[in-house]
Formats: sequence, structure tokens, C-alpha cells
Amino acid sequence: MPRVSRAESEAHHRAIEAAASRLFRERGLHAVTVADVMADVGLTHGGFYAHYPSKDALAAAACEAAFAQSALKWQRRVGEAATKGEASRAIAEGYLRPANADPTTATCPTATLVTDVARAAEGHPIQAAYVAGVRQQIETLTHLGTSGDGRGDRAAACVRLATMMGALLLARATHGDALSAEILEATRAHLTDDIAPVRPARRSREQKTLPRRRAGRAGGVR
Amino acid sequence: MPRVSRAESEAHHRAIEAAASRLFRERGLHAVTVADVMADVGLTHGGFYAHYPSKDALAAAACEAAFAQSALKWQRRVGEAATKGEASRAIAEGYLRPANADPTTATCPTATLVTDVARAAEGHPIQAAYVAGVRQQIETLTHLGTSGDGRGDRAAACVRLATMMGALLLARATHGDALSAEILEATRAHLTDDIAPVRPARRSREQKTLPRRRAGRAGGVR
DNA sequence: TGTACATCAGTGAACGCGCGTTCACTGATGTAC
DNA sequence: TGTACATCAGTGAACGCGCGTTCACTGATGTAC
Repeated sequence: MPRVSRAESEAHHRAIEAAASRLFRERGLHAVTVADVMADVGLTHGGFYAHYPSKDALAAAACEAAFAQSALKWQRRVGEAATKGEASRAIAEGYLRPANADPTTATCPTATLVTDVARAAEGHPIQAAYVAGVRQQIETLTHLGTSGDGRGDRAAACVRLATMMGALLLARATHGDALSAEILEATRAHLTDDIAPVRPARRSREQKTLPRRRAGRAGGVR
Repeated sequence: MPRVSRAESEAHHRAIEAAASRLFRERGLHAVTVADVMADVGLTHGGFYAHYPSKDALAAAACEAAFAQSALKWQRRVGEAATKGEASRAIAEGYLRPANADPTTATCPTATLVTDVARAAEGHPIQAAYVAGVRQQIETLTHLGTSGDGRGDRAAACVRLATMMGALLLARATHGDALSAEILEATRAHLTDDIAPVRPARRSREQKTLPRRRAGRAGGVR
């Protein structure tokens, strides 16, 4: 019917979502225009409204897509890891790798969209997508964590996600200064050091069998 | 010389800075216009440029003012606390109190400005102000933390700041959902629980003398 | 102390620009016969 | 299979709005004498 075939149009739809997912995380919701997204795909801005009713709707779809992509990456790390503890550490390593301190890199939506979502107007469709994504991440981390009784510790998973995200954002905001790498590395070490991650007395059997890494690091949180 | 006396003009200057400090943290740099700031003070937008050369310059001044205010608050908590550990916990309690989960509340600039600073153009004057403020906070937390040898642990201070800030931002972005309070409370408990904050073997003598609070909480970071 | 005058903080209209969204139009695609 | 035609994805100009900044103007303040 149109100038492009139905298959092409559907490909455009997916490309618009993918471009928005990346661009919104790279530059923030307000710094990316509808025209930017469409140009990234190779189209003009007028055609956008054949795909989405508004920029807000695109933001929600892009947020959902970003979380889906993030979930796939986390699942891949879980699949490659021999133990839950190893998977949890691999996720932290990936999350806090030096390249992610560059504020123009599209990283985890939890971090890159957090302020945009917090400041979105009441009822903005991105809010539901964001909360669902964060909930999923906390559940994954809860599953990967094990307290003494073998059940996952949801509170610890909340803290772990907050720590990863906070460190990533701080490193990005201080990018260009020595503080950036210092924060990233301190947090990476804290989250991957299998010596007494928080409460050694409660370390699971699985974690006890792992080799002790970075044994030289000293000190606690306070 | 002008329509207002020199003293009035200087009062206006301070009021503009204070209004900007609050508004930028409440709504973000881009959601606050020069006219908004001036109207908040009771002036019209045209007069702004008699006080600051640009909105960017105001942003830097407002960021510095916000960090100065934050530092005063932290110092007050240190002054009121009997020990360093108690001061550190009091700072975390204040940082993560439920009212701060409302995304329209002007809280710590480290959290509320982090994305705006990360995405500011290269060389934007707010960057230097932000990095200086974060460095100061890390140094304060380092001073308040003590490892086994009595020296502050800077790496732990970095992690602690990242955790506080990450939890606050997550709670703000999920405001209205049960996750918000859950994240805030889990992190508050984690940072104020004096049982094995990270490595019990290294707890300082000072901290050992404190009563054990919230002894029922279980689990580690993973 | 009193007077004349230069100063400049503040006003409000205007400029230039960019953004989200709309709309008349295009023309290849898909479909009905 | 071939033909006529309705469809609608995409184009690009335009609309309405808002923002950072500029500027001519105002008039009380501060100063020089």
C-alpha cells in the first residue's frame, strides 16, 4: 500500500525503537528529538507518527526494549557462570567496566533513565516500563544471592542494584577526573570481592568453594 | 544608582542563587528556565543578565551553593554525633529519609544533578563545581570511616556514597510504587546496621562500643 | 546640607532558534475483480 | 495472470509554543560638587 512494503515498514518500526533505546540512554530523553531518532534510522521526522502516537509513547517502548536487552545480557552472564555468586560478580564486572564511565555510552536503562523517569509527568507511560524493569533486575539479583538459609535476600539485592547504579552514575558525572575511575574500581572491587562481601558468617557453601580474589583489599563500608 | 539600592541588588543576587540551587535540584537543569528562577525571586527575566553572564554560569554557582549547604548539614550531623560511626549513620539516615523519595524534593546535589552534569557539554562550568563537591563528600566519608589501622578507607567511602546516591535515585524514580520504600529502607538498614557493615573483623574499637541495632536483619549484599 | 547628574538594576518587548505535532501531498504496494 | 484502484508509510513545509539572550528604556540611587 505505501511507498514501502509492509515488511519494510515493520523493520522501520523495530529500527526506530532500537535507535530510540540507544539514543535516549546516550543523551537523555530531552536531548534527543523525534527528528534525531528518525534521522538515525534514515527517515524524516514526519513519518514518525505512523509508528507511535507521541514521543512519550516511544520513550516507554524504548525503555522497555532497553530493559529487555539488559535482561538478555544478564541471563547470558548467568548461563556462562558456574555458580550464582560467579554470575552475580560477572554482572557487576560488566556493569562497572571502564568503558561505561563514558557518559555518551548507552548503558543500563536503570542508570541512564533514572532521572528522566523520576522527573517525568505523573502518569507518563515510561514510569510503568521503568518500574517493571527495575523490579525484574531486583528479582534476578535476589535469585542470584543466597543467604544462610538458601533463600535469596531481596533487601541485599536492592542494595546491590543501588550500589552498582550509583557508582556508574557517579563515574559518568565525574568522567575526565581521577575520581571517576576511583569510584568505579572501588565499587567493582567491593561487589566482586568474595571475601566477606557483607556478612562472611552467612556466606553460602557455593561461595566458600570459590577462590579468594583480591585478598589484599582492605577496609569496610564505613 | 539603579532602581534598587546596592544592598537590595546584592540580596537579589543571593536570592537568585538560592532559588536556582533549589529549583535545579527539584526539577533538573533543563526543566527550569531563567524566567522561572527570576519569577521565584519576584523579578522579571530580563534583569537576570545583570547578575550572571549565562544560565550555565548560574548552574555552576547553584551547584556550588547546593554542595556548600549539603556540607553544612553533614557537618552539623558530625557535630551532634558522639562517634564517627554514629555521624556516618546519621548522614545516611538523613540522606535516605522517606520524604526524600519524592522526586520533587530538592535533595543532595550529588544525586539530583548527576545526570545533568554527566550530559553537560564538555567544559560546562557545572562540571568542575560538581566534581569538587563529590570529592569533598568522599573525603568527609573517608574521615568518618575507620579501618583496622585507624586510617579512613577511601574506597569504602566511595562505595558508601554510590550506595546512598543510587538508592535515593532509584527510590525517586520508582516513587508511587512499593519498590520505592523497599529500596530506601533496605539501603538505610544496610548503611546504619552496625553489625558487620562489611567486614566485622575490621570494626574499630569505637564502633564496637555502640549498641547493636536492628539485629534481626539478615543477609549480605548478594 | 543641598543640588545636579551619571549610573545601572530591573522591565518587558523582541529576536533567533528549536521542538513536538499536524497536514496536504506522493506514489509504490497490496488487493479486488 | 492482468488491470484498475484504494491504501497508507513516508515527505517536507508549516503551526504553535517555549526558551536563552539582547536591547532600548526607566527611574531611584549614589556621587560629585
